[in-house]
Amino acid sequence: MKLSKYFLPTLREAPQDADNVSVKLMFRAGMIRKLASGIYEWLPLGLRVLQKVENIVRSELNRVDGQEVRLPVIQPKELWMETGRWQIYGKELLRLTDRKDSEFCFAPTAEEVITNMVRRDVSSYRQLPILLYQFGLKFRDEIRPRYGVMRSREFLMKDAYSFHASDEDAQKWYGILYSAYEKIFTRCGLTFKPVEADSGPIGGNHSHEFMVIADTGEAEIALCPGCGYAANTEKAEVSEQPARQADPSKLQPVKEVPTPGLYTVEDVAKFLKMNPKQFIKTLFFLADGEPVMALVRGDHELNENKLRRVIGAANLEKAPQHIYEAIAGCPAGFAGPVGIKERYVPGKDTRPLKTVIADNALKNVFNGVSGANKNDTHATGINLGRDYNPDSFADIHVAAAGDLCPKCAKPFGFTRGIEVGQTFKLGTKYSKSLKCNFLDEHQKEMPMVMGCYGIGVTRTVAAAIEQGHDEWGIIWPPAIAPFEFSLISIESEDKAVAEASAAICSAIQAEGMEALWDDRDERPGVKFKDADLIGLPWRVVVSSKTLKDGECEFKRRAEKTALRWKLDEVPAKLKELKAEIK
RNA sequence: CGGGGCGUGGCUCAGCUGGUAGAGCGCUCGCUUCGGGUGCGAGAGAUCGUGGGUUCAAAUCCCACCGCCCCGACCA
Repeated sequence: MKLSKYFLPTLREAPQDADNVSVKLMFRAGMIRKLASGIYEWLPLGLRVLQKVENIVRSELNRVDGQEVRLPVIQPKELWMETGRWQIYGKELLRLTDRKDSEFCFAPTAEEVITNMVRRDVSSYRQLPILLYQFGLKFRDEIRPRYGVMRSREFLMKDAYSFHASDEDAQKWYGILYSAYEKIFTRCGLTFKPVEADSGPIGGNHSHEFMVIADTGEAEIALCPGCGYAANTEKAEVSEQPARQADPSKLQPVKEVPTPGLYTVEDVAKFLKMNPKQFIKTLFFLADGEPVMALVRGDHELNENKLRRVIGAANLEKAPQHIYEAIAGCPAGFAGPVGIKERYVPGKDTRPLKTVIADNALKNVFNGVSGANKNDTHATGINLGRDYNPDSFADIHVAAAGDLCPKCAKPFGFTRGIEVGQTFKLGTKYSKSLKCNFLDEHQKEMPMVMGCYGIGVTRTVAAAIEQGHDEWGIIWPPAIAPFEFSLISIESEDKAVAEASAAICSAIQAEGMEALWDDRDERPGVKFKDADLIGLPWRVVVSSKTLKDGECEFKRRAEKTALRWKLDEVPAKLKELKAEIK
């Protein structure tokens, strides 16, 4: 491809609203442009990368007998009503109305549609298992889109769904897809880690996220250096710390202290000159409408997923301010566990506390600090057993520094990652609600067992850049680079240079690879800067300077030094490079 | 939804104590230069986010709306 005719508008400076490295580089390298908040255009260079990733995904899924389909992006409300997600999904689901006032949504995912398709035309165990997948635009109306195409509203996702006659078969296929995912991301040249993930309120019972390791990732991963356990901190279980015995002589009495206007743990800790680990954080939730109190250590963050699971609630939301007032008799920042159940006044606009659940870590907090259930007041010297008694203890905090691995009790290490794929074992959640049944060999009607597997294709591209760049620009892994070569002609109007360049370009094509040939009438500096920015893996420079020795110059994007190639050994060198792409 | 910030050529930004719009980059043309964003000259390109108001006069002051960004809440 001749650069002089290629639609590749590079920029010296990134737009002001580009908020992380990969978007800045994608803008500057002419891969994407923004049309609206969270909505992007993909220019030719960007699309080529997207297609490279797509092809790798496609080939690995086809290898495990996946069959590609294409599903509608506009989906009727009725199907979403059948699974109940029309109500559950909330504002993230973009809803549309047609001229006849029929309601639709723009697909955020496709479980409903695919399950509907399968239930219509698959009815026998003889037709199972089946693995269907598609590449499709998805739209999720994120509250706050950010980081360019890493968290956009419209994005390209590969979604795959498998249907099975038995749970064992679904489990076996989960493993097959898991391995396929490992191959896919390995082939893309990414450093990644599959981690255990929470399947969320509408997911199934088993899930992994594939994380591209990057400091800028939004997800935090807990890793055990001992046994290799790895999980999203939102999912990671923690072992209980060994219990310590309180020294009875050191136990203080409960004492109230005024803390006017200070309601965060951080502020109160600073004010009282105490460690946040001494604090008992008090939070109220509504679990299916019933008020619930959760206690975690001051330096810990409550994990709503864990809490929901412990309570066994379908729906869990933070309690509004008036619930705090009604139960604790004070604003949110001053509620505490001491005597909390006795404070409830019947007739207020809420029911009494259903249960009080404390995090395991609180067993080792002595002389704790918490709200005194009185405005502008905290209490110190709070001790478990003597001053408060939770109904139960559980692991309900987000795994953090100092926590121990659930498998081998070694302290966790932490790293950050970008979630580029997720696998779910769905079970029969959707097949039951959508009545996607089959007849087994005993003529018994059974719901199919399902799995679903997603890859954020657009996000994978951004993640690759996040992982591969330097101060000058992108450094593509060869397998997903938009072109393999930057071919730079210095003084492209020079006849000998033009001819030699054309010959090398053909030689590259002859190997089934492609070059982006910078034939523009530009100064060398401009061409080198653009080449570094675009970041193709290999660069060949043709100039009269080297041509007079019968040579051209070769340089890898990731390396500093350039080599000389004899013109007649170019085809052989290209063959060697081609072998590297695998 | 709460708090903060910003909307001026394609991009980055100046002008904002009111007087009818500027720079750099990019683009076009000419010359120059040719191994790390050459130099010079000439040019094209802007309803100053939208609507209303104040005023002889509004990019500039006031009001409303829209859009965008950041922090948080939210979400899996």
